[in-house]
Amino acid sequence: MAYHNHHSHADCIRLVPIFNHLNDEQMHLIAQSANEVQYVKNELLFRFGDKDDTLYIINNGRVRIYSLSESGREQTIRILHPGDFMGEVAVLQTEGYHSNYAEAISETSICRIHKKDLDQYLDRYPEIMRRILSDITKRLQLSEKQTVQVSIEPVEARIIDFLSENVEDEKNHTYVTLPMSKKDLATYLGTTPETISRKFSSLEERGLIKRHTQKCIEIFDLDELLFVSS
Amino acid sequence: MAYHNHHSHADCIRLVPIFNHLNDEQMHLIAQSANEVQYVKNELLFRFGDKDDTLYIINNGRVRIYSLSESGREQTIRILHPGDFMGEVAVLQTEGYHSNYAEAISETSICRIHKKDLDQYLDRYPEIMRRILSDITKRLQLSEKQTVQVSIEPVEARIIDFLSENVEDEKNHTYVTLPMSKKDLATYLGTTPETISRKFSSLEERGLIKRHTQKCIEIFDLDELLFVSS
DNA sequence: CGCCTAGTTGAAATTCGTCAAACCCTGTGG
DNA sequence: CCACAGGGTTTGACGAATTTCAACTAGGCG
Repeated sequence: MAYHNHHSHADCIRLVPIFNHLNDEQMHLIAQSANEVQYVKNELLFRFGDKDDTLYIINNGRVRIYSLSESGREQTIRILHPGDFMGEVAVLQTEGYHSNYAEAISETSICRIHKKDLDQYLDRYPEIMRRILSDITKRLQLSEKQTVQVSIEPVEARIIDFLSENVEDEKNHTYVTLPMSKKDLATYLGTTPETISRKFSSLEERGLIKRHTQKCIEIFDLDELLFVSS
Repeated sequence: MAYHNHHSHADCIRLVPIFNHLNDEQMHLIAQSANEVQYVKNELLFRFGDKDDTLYIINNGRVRIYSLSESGREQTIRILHPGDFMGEVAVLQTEGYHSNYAEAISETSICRIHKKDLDQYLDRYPEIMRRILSDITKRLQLSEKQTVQVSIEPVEARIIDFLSENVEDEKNHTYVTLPMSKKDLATYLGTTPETISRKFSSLEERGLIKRHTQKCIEIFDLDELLFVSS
């Protein structure tokens, strides 16, 4: 169960790009009106249709935003990391309702700020609004890209694209550490675990990748992989 | 070819929700720094990768924003109508590049405002930024919805959903006037013209709709239609 | 009136999801 | 330390939905 902590949250505020340009005094002021909440793994922060008027800031852990279709299939929309915020819909519109589900995918601590408090800060420090706007604009771009991918790229190209965005290099080996289970990856890429699994097998058979463990995949030739996908 | 008109554009500014809360004098000031450009049907306003630092406001006509996949397939992202704006990516980030294509789908006149001018107005009238933020937030919601639909709802459900969002009522007849060609509708719904055509035929055979002209479709029972799609 | 593009229809091919079974990894409790 | 349970993962077989290719038709504009 979520538990509330009413101690100092300056860390939380200091962490967030939308606030971290403020000076200590200003941040302290904002921290006053934030309250911290803890969630355990798999706990829901809110669900579709919930009425809410708070801004959520991730302090620690990770949160998954997803949506459900009529038929019950999930589409993961994004994963939030420490410093990210959400709930802007609720905050910017009077009478805001959540349009998605949010779930903690690990032990997570977040800060909540109520609309009425945030509104004051927005008036007093216009830079905050500028930064929120900048963040949301970036997300809009990402979301539009995701739409295009899910709609017109075949699954294999989506997987390759995802891999290429998560490569890490280590002493002439290129590999990817999957940041989530294949089950969740499937809902993120708009497909099913089975299809993900099959595509990985196919890529491995063709000598393009090698699966070391469930989460760690070696890529033999990234350029060739990207070439294959187009 | 686009031609420039340097006369008064107060109309243009007055039209736009992000500015229309200002008084006459303020709007006049902004209109000073806007310049009007005309485009003919099918003319490109900008393309992916173009560097740009202007905000575009639709004065008249319609503009289609779309994206191209590796394989050359198009995905229509949205259609802009008079009063809508675009180019926020360019305006909010220094060094902004367009991430999509924009095409006039009818004779279109737009107003352009340069970043350096807009920035002044944003500082002077914070309400403008609030409204831009509100608009972009709504678009983000729509974009996320589009992602989910395209990825997990079958084509028929997407079509029905689209129809239901575009119904007009007129003396106990419910009908829809398609705001774009079926070709473009197909790229909007993430499918092909052939599939769109087949689904419409199927819906007509089942007595749910009737095609009067290419653009005008009568809906016999909206509730039943929505029921069928779930 | 005729051309050109958009739209329609059919048949074949393909991708992908579903269902089912087997496997494997991890953590738990004996 | 091992056995077991349970979820995630893999693989196969199958079928449904959709795309592709091709041919044909219809509507709009010169």
